[in-house]
Amino acid sequence: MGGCGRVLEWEAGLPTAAELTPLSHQLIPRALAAAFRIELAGASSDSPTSHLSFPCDDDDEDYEEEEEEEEEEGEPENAAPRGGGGGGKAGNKKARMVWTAELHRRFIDAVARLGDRAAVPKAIVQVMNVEGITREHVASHLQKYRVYLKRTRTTHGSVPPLMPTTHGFTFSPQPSSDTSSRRG
DNA sequence: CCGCGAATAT
DNA sequence: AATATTCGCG
Repeated sequence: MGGCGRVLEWEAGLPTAAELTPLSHQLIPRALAAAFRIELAGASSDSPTSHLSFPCDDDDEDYEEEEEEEEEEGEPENAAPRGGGGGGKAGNKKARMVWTAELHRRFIDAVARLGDRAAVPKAIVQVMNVEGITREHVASHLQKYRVYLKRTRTTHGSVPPLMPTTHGFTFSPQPSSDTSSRRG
């Protein structure tokens, strides 16, 4: 007990096969889910409910300078700040969203597919297909992402096109070269 | 009223 | 620094 962590971490599970057309995703670490007593959603092609409740209630919000944490990868955990669970009272704590590499990937992917033209929060949220994410979440990150792009433009002879944010994920900034694959 | 974008706050 | 929240505008 104790030391449950201070921030909720979500992860988006990639539906493999690289699906970038259908709008469906479902991936829950049943082992973890069981540990958290998560209700396994039916295997129906409906309601991708992967709500994961974290028994982590702590008011402690004193953040200290943390050393860099290693972002791992492997178990795609998807957590939704939703409560619920039978008789579960809404005792939800707003956790700060942690943009993991996986989520970043979805975000970047969504933005790239939409194009700088339609890369608006609402659309991004929709194509990301990450449960629990809200428009405001992506809007906030989108802003930072745009600022980052701006910065890469005026590179002061340093800092290559890499976003040294959270855990340095790598990708190529696409200047919106559309006219190719764009599903409608 | 809704949603985006930038500013602003924590 | 990273994310959330607020505010102005269309």
